[in-house]
Amino acid sequence: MTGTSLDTQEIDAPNSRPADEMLGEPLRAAPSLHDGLVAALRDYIVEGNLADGARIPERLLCEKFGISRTPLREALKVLAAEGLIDLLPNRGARVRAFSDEDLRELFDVMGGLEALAGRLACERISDEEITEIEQVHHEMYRFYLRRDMHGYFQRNQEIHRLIVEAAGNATLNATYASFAGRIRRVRYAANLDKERDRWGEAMREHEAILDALRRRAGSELSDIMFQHLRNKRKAAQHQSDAQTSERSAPS
Amino acid sequence: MTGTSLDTQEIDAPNSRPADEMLGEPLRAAPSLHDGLVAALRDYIVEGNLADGARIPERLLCEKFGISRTPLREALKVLAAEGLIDLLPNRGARVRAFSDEDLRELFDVMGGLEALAGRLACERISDEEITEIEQVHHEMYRFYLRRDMHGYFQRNQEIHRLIVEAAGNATLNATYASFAGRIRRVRYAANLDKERDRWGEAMREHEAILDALRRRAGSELSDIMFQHLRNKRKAAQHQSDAQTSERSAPS
DNA sequence: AAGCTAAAAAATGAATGCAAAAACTGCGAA
DNA sequence: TTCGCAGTTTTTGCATTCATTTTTTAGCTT
Repeated sequence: MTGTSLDTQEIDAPNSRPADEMLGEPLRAAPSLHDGLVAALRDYIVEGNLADGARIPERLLCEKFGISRTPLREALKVLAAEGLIDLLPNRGARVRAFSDEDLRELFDVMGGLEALAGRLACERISDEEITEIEQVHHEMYRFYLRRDMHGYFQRNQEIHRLIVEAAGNATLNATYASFAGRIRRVRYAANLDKERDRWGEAMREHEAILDALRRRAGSELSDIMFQHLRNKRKAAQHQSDAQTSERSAPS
Repeated sequence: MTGTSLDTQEIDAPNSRPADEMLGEPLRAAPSLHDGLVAALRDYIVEGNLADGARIPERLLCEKFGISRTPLREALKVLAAEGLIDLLPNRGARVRAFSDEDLRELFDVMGGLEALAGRLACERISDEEITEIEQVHHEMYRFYLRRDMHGYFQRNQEIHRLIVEAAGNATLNATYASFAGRIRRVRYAANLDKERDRWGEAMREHEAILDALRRRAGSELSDIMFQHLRNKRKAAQHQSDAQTSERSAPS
């Protein structure tokens, strides 16, 4: 599977916003430069193509992406700043291995960001947006009844994304996306088939979220969102523990 | 003043943690590489040496820091990822100009992070840590009585920093620091001499913060912290407006 | 003189080259 | 066999170089 080399093509593609300055736009963030490479590399790592503490061979990636070392190194620096990889002086880049403590922290920060999103969303969300979220919620509920994990998770994510968007804060949105990216690598593995008990609980929590949102009870929603993430974390942790003990004691 | 060239010396200096891997440490974030350059550049920009939307001349900075373009460009990429500068394809880097909307967003995100910090702090803070914060609070109060703005602000910042630290979440801490850095450039200018009315209010809010902290009322403290930042934002905004109208109508 | 076009100059993005640092290899000693 | 060590190979970090793109400048037309 050398599909990655194709991605390189796509990198240059979205270069298409030349009229920005005409519009009085104060020329915001780089519309798109070869840092599309950053996105490509990020995906490459997030998708788990590289083992956890694995060394990242510049050479190999250069070939894979068809570029020279200079832009690749720039991308690595950015990814390191994002916390996705570790950069060791004279010793190259490694995929960052998240410890349990790191995950605990990440979940809490995500919880804090979602709590904020909920609070802000209550201040400005429109009835239409709420209706949209409710629809996705009902879709999710159907997947829940069918025990369709994949669909369920997808709607779940969607709801959280919609709430963050409803907050109407681009900075928050970007930050949230960044953290979500960091966790995704883990969540990939932790897509609990077991812990189905959590499902019902999560559904109830989501109903509480919708309720608070409808009432525009910002501070209350903030609490619920944080607790929701806390519970998510506990479930993930529980599952992680289970996996570990499975490995150490394979009957 | 060409003192900046001296900074280049200091950059390489703190390279002194070679025994890390011996200690079973999983080799965390780059202990220190020439990305000290990133820190130097960040400071250089934050301190306001470059005008707001000003173009950042690679050439000039290379000379200033005594390095070639390659490492400088790497640093610029990182700073762009942090949101401190804008990178425009083929058109170089510019100091990012924060719009009022950007500031509004930044303040809210800071508020969200501090709300989270307060919540987490309530879960784990020790009586000793609370005592420490109380002490700084009393110092701050003395500066308040003396109308010593500088001392007051310093303690104020210190208290917020202590609360974030008390949260015991390194990820949160790093994120908070990053955002604080982004705002610092603005706060530099917005060090309101006027708006003294805000002082008393802020003092009262800080007392409420301490009270909630003592009672370990996480959710409540979370609310207070967010509102505290909201009020701060409003004060800053008000002042910014005042300055603007002053400029446009200088009677 | 104002406006437009074209050439020159400068700056950017990326590739290559080179010195220094790490990792690896094979050999010999305990 | 295991450990240590010198020599080789690989990799990293940075400087330099090259091709484009942008910006500036000069000249020409109206």
